[in-house]
Formats: sequence, C-alpha cells, structure tokens
Amino acid sequence: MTGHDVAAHAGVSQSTVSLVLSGNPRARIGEATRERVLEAARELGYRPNLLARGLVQRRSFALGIVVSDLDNPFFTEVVSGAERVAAEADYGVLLGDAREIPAAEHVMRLAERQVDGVIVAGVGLDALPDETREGLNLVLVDEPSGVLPGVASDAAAAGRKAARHLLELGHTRLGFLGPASPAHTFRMRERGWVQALRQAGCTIPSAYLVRTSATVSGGQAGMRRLLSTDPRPTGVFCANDLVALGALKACAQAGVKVPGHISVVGCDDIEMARYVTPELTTILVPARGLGARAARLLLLTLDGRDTGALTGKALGVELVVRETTARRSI
Amino acid sequence: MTGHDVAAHAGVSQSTVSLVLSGNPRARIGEATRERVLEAARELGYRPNLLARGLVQRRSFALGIVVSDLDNPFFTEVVSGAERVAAEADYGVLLGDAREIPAAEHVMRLAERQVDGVIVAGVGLDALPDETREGLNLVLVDEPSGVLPGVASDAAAAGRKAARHLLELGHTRLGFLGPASPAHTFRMRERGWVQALRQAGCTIPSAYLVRTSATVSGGQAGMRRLLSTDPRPTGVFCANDLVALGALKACAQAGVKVPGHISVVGCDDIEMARYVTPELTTILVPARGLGARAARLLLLTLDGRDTGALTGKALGVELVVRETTARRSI
DNA sequence: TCGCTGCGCTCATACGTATTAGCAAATACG
DNA sequence: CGTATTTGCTAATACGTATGAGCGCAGCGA
Repeated sequence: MTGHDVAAHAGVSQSTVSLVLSGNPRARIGEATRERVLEAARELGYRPNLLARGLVQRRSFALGIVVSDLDNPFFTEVVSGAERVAAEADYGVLLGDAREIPAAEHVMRLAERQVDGVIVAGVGLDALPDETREGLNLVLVDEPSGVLPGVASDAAAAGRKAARHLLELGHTRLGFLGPASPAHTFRMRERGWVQALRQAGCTIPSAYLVRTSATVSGGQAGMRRLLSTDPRPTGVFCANDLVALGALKACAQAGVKVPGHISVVGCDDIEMARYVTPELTTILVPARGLGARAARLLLLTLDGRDTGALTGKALGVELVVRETTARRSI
Repeated sequence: MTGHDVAAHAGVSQSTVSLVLSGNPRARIGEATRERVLEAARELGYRPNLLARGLVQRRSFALGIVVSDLDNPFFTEVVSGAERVAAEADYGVLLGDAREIPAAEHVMRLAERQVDGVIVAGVGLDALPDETREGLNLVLVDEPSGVLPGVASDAAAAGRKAARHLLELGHTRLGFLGPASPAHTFRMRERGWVQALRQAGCTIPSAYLVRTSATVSGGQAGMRRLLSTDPRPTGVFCANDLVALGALKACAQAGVKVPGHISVVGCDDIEMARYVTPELTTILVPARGLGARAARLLLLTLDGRDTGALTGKALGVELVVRETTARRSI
C-alpha cells in the first residue's frame, strides 16, 4: 500500500498524491482531483511510510529519550511528560534505559535511527563523550552544562527550602542523606542545604553527613548509620524521595517515631510520597514539567524558533508539608 | 557521513562498504580491502542510516509498545522488561501512552513508522479495531484473545491465592475492590476470587463487592464504602496494588487498624508495596517478565522461529505475605 | 594457448516518499 | 488575435542503504 497504489487508483501520479496528502498549502491542486485522491487514500487505507519520508526530508519526526533508570518513578515521570508533548506534536518517541546499556551507546543508536533530537535525563555530561553527540540535538535534564541546552530545576533552592523548613520547626541537629554523586542536581541540593544551615549558624558534624546510594535500600542503610550517632539528629534531609522512603523504613524498623523522634524531608515528590504512612514531607520537583519542557525545547529548536523562554530560568521547586515533619519536641 | 563517503575514502564502491559492514558472512571480500573499509569507517565515524536500511530491507528493527497508563508502575515495569530485551537484540523501542491519545491511534502511528511489531498492554482487544492491526505484528499483554498472540499472567490464580490466604487466616467476611472493567485480567482476578470463596462455602453479600476505578483514589473511595457496611468485612482483596494503597490510606484516615481490624491483599507487587507501612501483602505478578516475554515472543515471530515455548502457558503468580494480613482476631 | 572456475569487486536498481523543474492547457491582458 | 500569466498536473530525481547480476582477473588443467 504505497503512494503509487493510491495514485493508480485515483488516476493521477504519485507526485500528486504526495502533494495532496502532505497538505502543502502553496501546492496548486484542483478541487476535483484533491477529492479523488483523498477518497482513494481512504478507500485503500493508505498510511505513508515515515521511513521513506524521513529519508528524503532528512528529518524523522521522532525524538529519543534516555534515562539512567527506568525504575525510578522520577524518571518515568520525566518520560511521561516528554512523551505527551511529543505525541501531541506528532513526534515519535524512542526510549532508552541506561541500566544495562550505557547512555552513550543509546545516544549513538538513536542517532543511527536519525532521531531529530535526544533528551537525556539522570546522566552526567561526562558520560557522553564528544564524538557521541556531534551533529546531534541534545537536551539535558537537570544537568546544567553551560555548553549544551538543557532544562533544570532549582536544585539549590530545594536544599534551602528543606533546611529552612526544619529550622523553622526548631530543629538544630540536622542530618543529610545522599549519594556522593557527580550529578549536578545532587551536588546542588546538598550545597543549598549546607549553605542555608551555615547561614543560620548551624554547625554540621561530619557524622551527620551520610553518603548512600540514591535508592531505597541506600536510604535504609544510611538512616541506620544516622540513628546510631549520639546525639541523634532530630531532622534529616534526603537527596531524593527514594532515599527518604528507605529512611522511613529504617526508622520504623528501629522503633523510631516519625515525626515524633525525627523529622524527615524528601526531594522530588514522586507519587509514592503521598501513599506512604506517614505521608512524606518533601520538595516538589516538577518531573513531568521537566520532561515536557525538555521536549518543547527540542521541538522549538528543530523548528528554528526562539527558545529563550524555556532556557532562561530553572523550574521552581516547592515545599510540600505532609506528615513526616513536626516541631522539635525535646 | 554516508556509505559513499566511506567508499571514497577507502577507494572502493559503496556496495563494498555495505558488504563489509553488514557483515554478511557469505560475502566474498578480500582481507586487505575489508581492513581498509573498516579503517575508513572508524576514521570518519561512520554510522549507518537505519531509515535507509529499513526502507530497503522492509524491516525497521524497531518495535512499539503501547501502554494504557505510563504512570502506573505496573506498566512501566512491563515497558522496562520489554525495552531490556529489545535493546539486547539491537532493536529500537517506540513508546506510546494511551492516556491522551487512544491506543488505536498510537498503533497506527507506529505502523506508519514501520515498526516490526507492537506490544500492547493494559488495553482491551475491543479498543483495537481490525483495520488498526492489519498487516501488523501485535502481541497483547494480559489480554488473551484467542485470535492474537499474547502473553499473560494467571489472573484467576491471583484471585484464588488471595482468597485462600485470607480463608486460611480465618476470615469469612470478605470484600472485593475492583473496577467494572472489560479488561480480561481484572475480570479473571475477580472470577478466581469469587470461585474460591464459593468453593469454600463463603457467601458474598453484594455490598462486599465494590466497584471503583483501578487507581489509588478509587481504592480510597471504595474502601470508605466498604468500611461503612455493617458488619464490616475483615478481609479485602484489591484488584491491583494501587487500589490497595488507596484502601490502606482510607483505613488510616478512618482509624481502622491494618491488619488488626482488617486484612488487605493487593495484586501486582509493584515496588511501592514494599515501601508502604505496613508493607503490603500482595500477589506477585511478574510485570517485567511479562514485558520481556512479550518482546521475546515478538522477536521470535519476526525471525520466523518457533514461539511455542512462550505462548504455551500463563506466567505464574505468587502470594507474597507481608504485613497487611493477619489471623482474624474477633 | 585456450577455456574454465572461483574470487573480489562494481554496476545498477529498488525501497517509498518529497520536491523542483517544466509542460500543456486555460485564462488574462493589451 | 497574439502573447503573458496562471493553473493543474507530471516527470525526474534524490535521500542512503542492500543486493542480485555481472565483469575482469588470476590460477589451473588440458
């Protein structure tokens, strides 16, 4: 079922079929033949071959999205946001998960598939060698590089807001749970946290700064370490919600009451945060918004339009107070 | 950077480049020229254009996956499993989320992109009209149709195992929370549940069979209704884990102790089930396994290989006892 | 010396679409 | 009525790859 078949059926040439169906407005086509072609196409159930179109147009109208971990709900939200925008614009979305196959490899494969651009989330710039990305439209999510376009949340603000919230509740012994990651976002969350505490005249014993992997089990192990310090912190900020969930688990297992004995603040506001008991106080990072904005940025770039409105400033983050934080009781 | 460029650089024809790089084993190529071509390709950083290849081979080496709801962790796990298998086999994965755009529309778009096959999950056969799928390799996940190939979990067994578990704990007043969905999986989970109860001589008042949407808020609302019955059920089976999480939330808000006052069993075993407090007792449905098997089935079909081993029987489900179920106390 | 047989490579073409140049007929203009 | 101009369509080509047919050449036997 090709354009030639439609042409034959309508008694015109393939060129005419293409002109009619591409909807090129400045194409001069008689009303009668336009009707005949549309009718024939409908009758035959014609669907254009986008590979052929892509080949000649040198645009595939597809974009790729590579995430570091498809099991992390934060990234699936990013994907979800990007997919929505892309689909709305009639773009296809090719997915890559960097757990088994490195991000750089995914990017090259997507390039072979001639995607018009690639969104990369949760992957540092150092994991993407130059030769990987030459001649490719890349947008980084939450990894400001200065050299590549990207969208980001205000990670330092996330740390600051967590700190201020706990400080306002009267807490002064404050712990941090997060990965020793080169990822910009994690570094900035930590930096914002530390700076806000310093500014408030709060000292930070090194035992209160615990390194863990950015996963639930990491948070669990990290919180165990934190609970074994003496005196314990009365408030903890976790670098992301998965870590916070692990921390809550560790508290429950150790018989430590949240928020009675210790207050916990997460970061991301994944959906799960609302469903655990007690509900997690966290910093909302608009994951879906980041994905959507990344896709929009890419699409604007491809159309050669102005992208200033999207690259300008970071997406705001917001404190969401739920049940894991309370005024210091002792 | 095309095969012609590599050819010019190596002093051979484009055909030769193709023969060398396609690695066609029965191609007769001299060792010297093979080396020259490989060297040239490496030097120029040549990457073949898969659109062109797909056009001539009439195979894109890509497959599509359409899910009903990308925010449901169960489906992201299905996607994750399929992506892994596909990537391993050098296939691309095109993603479609059926919340904004109907599944049938996604399938047609994927067909235009010439995917070699499509995996559809969480979507009933009735949502896919015949003309949508003609000439297309479809695999349905958890929606046995008899007419299309598919992979499925043993949904009736899920219902039965939930029932037996609660019966063994001494519960006799048993409620069900689930959608009035045409989806085969939900129907079978319910049927297995009902049959096992009947078989045990357990009557099921219609007030104990509550219809809700298959979401957290649906489960929350449903559980509220169930808690207002008199006498209350002492055990509840939820059609999936999201519903169960909502049910737990409703209990917490109503001051009803789980599992002290009421036992709750979910279905799917999404990751979240382990992180809520109390941890959710549930029926493990191997989502990632389903996705992986669907992808393998598709790949085997495309290679014209035998698929008997994969289509034969449903994937087993398994009771995972955690903390939301306990022996009937009163 | 002359066929004959593999070997190693190239030529030509096809895949299905978009697009430019151009042709014939119709229309407008002086 | 003759000449521009516009209208409506087609022919031809390109996109980058795979692949079957075919060609020159070396080696080999007679």
